[in-house]
Order: sequence, then C-alpha cells, then structure tokens
Amino acid sequence: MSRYDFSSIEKKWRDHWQANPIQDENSDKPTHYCLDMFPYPSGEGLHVGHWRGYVLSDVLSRYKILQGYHVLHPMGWDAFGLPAENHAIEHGIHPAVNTAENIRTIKRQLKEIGAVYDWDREINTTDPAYYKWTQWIFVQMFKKGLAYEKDMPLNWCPKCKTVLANEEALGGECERCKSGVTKKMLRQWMLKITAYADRLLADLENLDWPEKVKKMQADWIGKSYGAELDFEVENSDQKIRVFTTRPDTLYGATFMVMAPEHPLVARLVSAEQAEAVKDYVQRAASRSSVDRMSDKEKTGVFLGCYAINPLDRDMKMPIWISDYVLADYGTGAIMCVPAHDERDFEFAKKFDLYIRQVIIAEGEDANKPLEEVYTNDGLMINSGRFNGMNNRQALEEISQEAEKMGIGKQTTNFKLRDWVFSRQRYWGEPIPIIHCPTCGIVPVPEDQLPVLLPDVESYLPTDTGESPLAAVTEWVNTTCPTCGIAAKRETNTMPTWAGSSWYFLRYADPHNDEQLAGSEALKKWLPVDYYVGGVEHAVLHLLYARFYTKFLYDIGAVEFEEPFVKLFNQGMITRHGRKMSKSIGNGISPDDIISQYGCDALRLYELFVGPPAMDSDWDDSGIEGVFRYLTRTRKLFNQYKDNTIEATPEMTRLRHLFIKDISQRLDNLTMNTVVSGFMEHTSTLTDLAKKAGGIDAETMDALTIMLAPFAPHLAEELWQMRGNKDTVFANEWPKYDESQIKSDTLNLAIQVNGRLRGQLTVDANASKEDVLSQAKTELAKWLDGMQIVKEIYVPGKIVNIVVKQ
RNA sequence: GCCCGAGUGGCGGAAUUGGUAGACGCCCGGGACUUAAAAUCCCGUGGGUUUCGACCCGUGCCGGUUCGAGUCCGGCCUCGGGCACCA
Repeated sequence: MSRYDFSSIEKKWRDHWQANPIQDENSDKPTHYCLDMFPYPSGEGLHVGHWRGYVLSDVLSRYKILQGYHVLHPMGWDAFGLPAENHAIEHGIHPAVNTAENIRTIKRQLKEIGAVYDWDREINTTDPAYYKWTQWIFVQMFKKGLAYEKDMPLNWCPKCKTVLANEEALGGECERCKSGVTKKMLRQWMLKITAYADRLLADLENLDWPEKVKKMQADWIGKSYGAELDFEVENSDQKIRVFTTRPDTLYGATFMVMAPEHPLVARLVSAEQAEAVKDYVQRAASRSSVDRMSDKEKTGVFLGCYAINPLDRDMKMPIWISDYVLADYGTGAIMCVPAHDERDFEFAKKFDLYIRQVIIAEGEDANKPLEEVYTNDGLMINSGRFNGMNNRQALEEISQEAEKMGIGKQTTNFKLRDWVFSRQRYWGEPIPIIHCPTCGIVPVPEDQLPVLLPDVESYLPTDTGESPLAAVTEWVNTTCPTCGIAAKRETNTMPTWAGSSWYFLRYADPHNDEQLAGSEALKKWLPVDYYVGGVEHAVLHLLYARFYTKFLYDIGAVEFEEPFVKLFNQGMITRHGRKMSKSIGNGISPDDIISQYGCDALRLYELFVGPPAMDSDWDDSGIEGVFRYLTRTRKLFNQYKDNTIEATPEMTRLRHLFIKDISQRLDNLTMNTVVSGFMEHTSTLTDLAKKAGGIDAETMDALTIMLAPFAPHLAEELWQMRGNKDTVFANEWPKYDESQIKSDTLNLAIQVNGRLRGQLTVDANASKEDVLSQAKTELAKWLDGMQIVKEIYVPGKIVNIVVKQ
C-alpha cells in the first residue's frame, strides 16, 4: 500500500463543502461562538506556528457541530497598523493595496487548512463600513466624558514617531520596534479606562481564563489599599499630600520625597537649593524611561525645606525630589520610612538621612540597632501610644487617628493609567473630532460618520508630533458642525487596538449599517463562548476589549459585561528553540507541508506536536508519524468497508473505550493525547479486524465521526466510501457506556514490600480473599520463610504483600 | 528583586491525580517484500548485571510521609516566562 492520495481527496471535499456547507445558516440549534484572535495581514503570510491556534479552534468548532450546536466560527483582518504603513513609505504603494494583497494570500492559506470559517462574515477593520462603528464608539465615549484631551508627558517612540500607550511601552521599549521610549510633552487623546479599574479587576474572578492571564491583568490594574495623608510644611501654608499603603509606619517617616514633576517643587524650593533643583528637574525630564530605570543608585536633591510628621511634631522631615517617585501614581509624593521600605532605606543610606525603626520582629530586642531594612510584620515601637501593638492593627488604628485629626483618609490606588489613544500615524481610523475656534472640541455628528481616511502624498511620520494627515489641508479644513464657521479636523488617528476592541461583536451582524450589530444577532451569538489566541495580548487587546464591552454595556449597546467567557492560550511553535520568523529564516510554510503531506496530516501534527498550552518545537520528521497513521486508517477502511460483521465482544469493548478516551481527552483539551489515542486504538482495531475478518458498522461509524473534527477531509471520504450520501458532520458525536468497557478479567500488578514481583490475571468479580490467595501462590518464592505483616488489595489495580524476616 | 510555569529515555512527550514509569510518535537497529531502492509490514529499542530464569538502578538534587511517591510535604539547584522604583 502506497501513501494515500490526500491531494485529490482534500480538493474534492473542499470544493464539495464550498457548494454544500456543513451547517445550515437558518438552523435553530443552540448556538456556540468559537473565535480566533483575528490576524494582522502581514506580508510574510502564515507559518505553521500561526496554525496551531487556528487548527485548535477549528477542531473545537467541528466537535461542537457534531454535538448538535450551530457554531459561529468567523475570521477577519486586523488590518490597520504600522507594517502596512512602513511598506507604503518604502514603496509608495497605498497601504490599502498592500493590505488587500496580503489578505488574499492569507485567506488562500486559511482555506487550505480546511477550516469551517464563515467567509460571508469576513470583516476588515480598515473597511469604512467597519470603522464607521469604531469611530461611533469613540464619539459615544466622548459624549460620556471618557475620551478627553490632555497635555502630558507621554511615551514617545523616536523610530515610529508616535506616542505609545503604557501597555505598548513595557520595560521602556516600543512594543513594535523595540526602540527605547522617551518622554515627550504632547496634547493627546486619552480614554478613561481608569474609570473601569474596579470593575475590570473584580470581574476577572468569574472568567474561565488561564489563571496566568487573570493574574497579569490583576497586576497590571494593580489595586492597592492605603491612605492619603497631608503633611504640613514648616514656615509655609502649603500642605503635601502623600499616598501610603503603610500608615502603621507613620512614626517612622523621617523624610519626604516628591517626583521632580510635582507642581509644588517650584514653590517650596529654598533660594540656596534653587539652582541644584532646577538642574535635577531638567535632567529628569530629558532622560528616557529606560535610562531612568537603568540607574543602579538613587539620585535626588534636597529642596531646602521641611515637612512635619503629624504624629511626632518634633520630627522635621527634609523634603527631597527624586525620580524614583513617579509623578503619575498616587499623589506624586511619598512619606519615606527608611527602616521599613527598601527604596527609602537605600535613599537614606545614600544621602545619610535619619532612620527610625518603628516595627520589630516579635521577641527581638528593641534596643538592638537596625542593620537592614525590615519589611515584615511585627510589633510597634517608637510609636507613642501604639507601642507594643501588632502593626496590622496599628495600621487600622493609625489610619483612624489620622482621619480624626483631619489629615487623612483611607483610599485605594491603581497602577492602571488612562489609555493614550491618539497616534501620529497615517494608517489608522481618523479620530472623529472637529476643532472649532468658537465651540471648541466638537464630535463629528453620527450621521456624518465615517470620517474617511483621505489619501496623502507622503506617508512619512513627522518629528513634530503631528500626523501626516495634518498636511492634507483640504481634508483638515472643514466647517464646524455646530456653528458652521471654518474649523479643523483632528489629524491624529486611533491605535491599532481600537478596531480589535469590539470586532467580536461585528461578526454577529457584519453587514448592518444601522448599528454596530443588531440586538437580535448579539443575543443569538454573544458573548464569545471560546476564545483562542496567543498569550501576548494578556494586558493589551484582552484588557481593552473588556473595557470596551463594559462601556457598551453601560450605554445599552450590548447586554453582557464580559466579552469572552472562556479563553485558551495556545503555546508557540518554535523551530530549533526559537520563535519562527522571516528574519531568522526558520519559518515553515504550511503551503509546503500541505503539498507534501496534505492538510489533514498537518492538522493532526499541529495537535500532536505537544500539549496545546505549551510551547513546542517543530520536528520536520514528526509529521511522518501522523501521515502514516492516516494512510493506515485509509487502508483499513479500504479493506473492510464492505466486510461489515456482527461486533465481537472485543470490538464492542474497544469501541466504547475508544469513544471514552477520545471524548474525555478532547474535553480536557489534551489534543496531543487524542491523536495518540486514535493511533493506539485504531491499531488494536486493525488486529481485531484481522482476527474477525471484518469490522462492525457501528465501530466504523464511530471512528469516522470522531476523526471528522481532526481530519475532516479523510473522514468525509471514509464516510462516503461506505455508501453514505450525506456529510459526516450531519451525525451525532458517538456515546460510550462505561459498563461496556469493563472486562471479565483484571490484570493486576503484584508486589512484595512495594516492589513489583509479577502480574496476575484474575476474574473481575473475584473476592479479596481469592485474589490474595492467588497472589500469594504466585509470589511463593518471595514469601518463603517470611512473616506476612500486611496484605493490601486495591481492586483492579494492585496487590501488595508486606513481609518481614 | 518579586510573581508564575517547567525539569521523565537519543528526541517530542504519556501516566485514569498516591497504585505495573516511559503510552503514542520520531530517530536508530534487525527482519520480510523487492533485481535494487522508495513505500509498506513485522520485531527490538531507559541504564546496568546475567547462569537467559531473572535481578539491581532509574522521573533535576537532598531529606520526609506512606504498604507503595514522577505524583504529597520540607529544603535546595537549573531552565523558561511575566512584572519591575506603583510607595
């Protein structure tokens, strides 16, 4: 038997499904929405690493179809973004042209995977009919005060020449080009995602998502509980407000540090220190965040003035500025407790500031000098009437005390910052805003949406912080929709995340031009039941999409608060241990694999390569194994398709075991072991068939149906080979009966003192005494001359005889 | 520094959650078929000792619990990932 002719089989069924879809669009079955994170249509096309998630979601979709669901499994394009724009800059070709070309390639590739994508629902974020609604959402946010303009120091990527959101500038590096990010003072559009911080955090709890992703989001939102406290400044009527999570350490606050950008710095600085402070502030402003973070040692300058510790008014706290205090977290100023905070300790050591210990480990000598920072819990010392109290309790009581004194209140703080939403680039949705000299900021009226992205002469970004759109004067100059006088359009565009923050809604009703999606369609399909994609979007796309959904819920546009019920992150496929990419030259094109082995084999290997949630290394010869399996299965059906016999007891038992193993493993998403299961059980079936001279119809049916989600082309072929006229997907997933799996005999391991000494086959109904006496006969040579201490029998598993000399 | 993962044959990985470690596959070796090769099929394949019946040792390291530990507990080591001055 030679290798099976996959190419004609696969072509035949692809064409057949195109003409005869396996699902009825008007079905009234219960619905299931299985979604892939839609791709950016990169010029590199897809490599086999991308396919891992797509195969997984396709298998799950087909499984759901066989379980009687009407499944929505759509695909589309997240097509705004820098690569297309950079390509345009280099070649002078409009990004839309290049993007369309890339989409054609990837769409062809996706069709060859044999996926059940519903191409009638294809969406493209750069389509004006789509981004009309992206802009509409922005206008709604503006109306609710959630989109606002602000001057602030922002992450600026000098290479991409645009501002970046905090989420795009992790570790001070541009998410796209890895350049060091600098700060630039610019007037930018912001989205008030912080207004949703509490809900975004609280609702994580109920999501069926990987714990890792939930934790990453929770950390990113970063809620902390503490108090805001006001400190008087000596010889001044100014007060400095700080945020602290440790009010219990208030007696140990011996100095204070403010961010260099803090508005009070200029007012408080003494004449003697003015020069030094000015230098420091300027230097801090000019340094990139990478620079600032790479500092090994703390830096700072004394302001020349003192704050007063409210609980110990004799304690004069020198006020410093330092860039280790962040201007945009808390109040931009901190009380420093060097004895109990590592950073404050380091700062105090560097500048020789007073350290006062206020918490001590239980049982420790209070007079022993503090040698290193103590951050654990303990008992209060040097803290007036709180001495001897547990510090956790002191935290409560000192907070209350501060509140009573009118100098503080309990509060919470978030690490999450508002979302910098404008980009100084061409290839994005224009922000639908008009600047009018008399009316100010006016949103484009909804009936005038979309604001079309105009053509430009040059796509080059500028250094001025202005988008290339600013040069298109005939587009920029418009009239105010409110008062009608000459006005100018906003020239910034939206970040690429804008379109992807709500696309999953659009698939439900992709051609609606009245609403972003009709409520009937939304009710039918949403929220997404199963979302499959890479972990790299843990705090970007997934957080933004949750925010958008909550906002749309608040304005009544959708009826659910969380977009994705269940999330699965597939692992990366590497080659020689490295991520596949064109620049490294280790990418493997699915096109080549398909022409050599067919897409069913590729699908199976994508699953067999390793546990779906873990990274796996692509092995060129590994696919041989699954290909051989498909060949053997084809051969088996060729041989026995007409030899249907009565099921032998062994065959019946195998069928139930086969169904159980595949079903359970599939439900657990351990796809690699599903493939193992197919191989193992099909091999057993082959042996049984040889012995019996045929296979029963029910077993052949079950195998074919179970194979269908994994190798749909071959399964459909096998189904047809046996004379069936309908599609294999019209069947129901086969069921198993546990009682049919039980065998008449049990194979037991027998041990002496926990060491394996043999095997025993016993009747399944044998009594404990019976089994033990058989085992002892078998173990005679090990028990001879020994005293039996204990006899253990775990039914169906093991016998262990414990002996001693 | 902090927070997650993960360490099992030559390799990718299984192990029904405390019960026969190494399923399934790759690679490799032997055989059948063939003029030959490819393809296919069968057998072998953790290490060691061996009187060929079997016996020792083996899941990163050290210790513990248990009749029994890859799995549970305590302490380390290594690798991968995430966050990183958030007061």
